[in-house]
Amino acid sequence: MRTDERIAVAMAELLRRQGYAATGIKQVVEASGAPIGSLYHHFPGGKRAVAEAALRQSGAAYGELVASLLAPYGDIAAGIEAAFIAAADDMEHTGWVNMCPVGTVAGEVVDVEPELRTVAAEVFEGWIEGGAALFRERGLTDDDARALITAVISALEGAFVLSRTLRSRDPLIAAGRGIAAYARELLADPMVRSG
Amino acid sequence: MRTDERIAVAMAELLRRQGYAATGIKQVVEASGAPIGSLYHHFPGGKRAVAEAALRQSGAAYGELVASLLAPYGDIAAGIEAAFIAAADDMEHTGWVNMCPVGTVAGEVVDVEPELRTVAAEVFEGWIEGGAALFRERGLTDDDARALITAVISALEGAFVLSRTLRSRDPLIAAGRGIAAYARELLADPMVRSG
DNA sequence: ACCGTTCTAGAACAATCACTCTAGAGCAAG
DNA sequence: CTTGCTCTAGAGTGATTGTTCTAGAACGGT
Repeated sequence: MRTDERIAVAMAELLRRQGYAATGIKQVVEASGAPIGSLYHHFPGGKRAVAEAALRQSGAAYGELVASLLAPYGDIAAGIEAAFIAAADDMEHTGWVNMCPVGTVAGEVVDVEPELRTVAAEVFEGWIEGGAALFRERGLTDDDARALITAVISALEGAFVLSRTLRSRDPLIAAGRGIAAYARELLADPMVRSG
Repeated sequence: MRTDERIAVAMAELLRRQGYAATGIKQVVEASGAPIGSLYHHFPGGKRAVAEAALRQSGAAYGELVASLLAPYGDIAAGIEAAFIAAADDMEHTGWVNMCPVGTVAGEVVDVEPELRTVAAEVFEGWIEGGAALFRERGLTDDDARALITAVISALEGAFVLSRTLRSRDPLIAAGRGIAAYARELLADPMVRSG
């Protein structure tokens, strides 16, 4: 792995554990093994540039992960519920470390670091595009597909926070069941629902 | 308002905008008008103690707010959807400031400030107890009521993050519709659903 | 008037922050 | 070997952090 990649990976790991503001550049160089000089050589933009790279990198990785969890299921609802259960298993086994650095960082930097908000928004939009395409293939209209994947991501990010804080699988399980019900309703009868 | 309350309110306002680590004690004294000496007199535990008070205070306030949004509706699903729409309205009108400091802080302090995680967990559990009682009154079993309110809070917290980051009402609207569908499913036929 | 407690007030402190700077190692090209 | 460029290496810098400290103002009880 290249030095700049090692730095970005170390930053992503720290971001998902403790967020952006609490993560020191000294921690990043210690975790990555790279000296400070190398970090500022590869990332002249400093801490914010490293965080940007970390968000984009893990954003792409998680997009593929979620897609690979959903893809095997012919039934959208079953796929969604299984993905949330898989997330709950993973969090429990890793000692309740948040899976997603993007959500953690997005929550705290919106008003302080405008560039990072933009990057997080791009990552979220990428996930929505990818997920909507997947759901359209399963027969949903474009509007329904976008609404469903947006609800999936929202519920997933929120349930991450609750499950980690409560140290319990319950929020992820409940959120998964909830959005699975939404998927069933969208597939069953697109006309009856409200909105 | 007492001095310690003014300090806690100022802290809560800063927490929901920029999180715990990025909020300096100097910012709190400036925003509250209280001098540093007074802050440390009322909160010998320092920054963490101020954050604890802020989380408990706004936790109680938001618990009542959500309950007051849900209560007027005889139909649970309609109440949930209306609450998410109200949240979207509020966020848009306030310039996409996060409504909830608890979610923002919970995401970043879990591994760094154990005491704050505990406080956030107590707040979440309080919300779940209150919401579950409300849903039981509407005819849900205890298990279903707890699952539903847990899904509501998870989706709400996650949609806050997405809506704020994307500067769009869509995530809150989609999440509200999604969980409303879950409520309809629980009420319609408790036996058919998976899980 | 006096005392004790509570609270205000902000200067001062050590520690830590992101970052800069200079020096040199490594390597490919001529 | 020399040159030029990329990257490593970490000591050093000024600003900022959360916190402590001393001094005095405000106030109720006697």
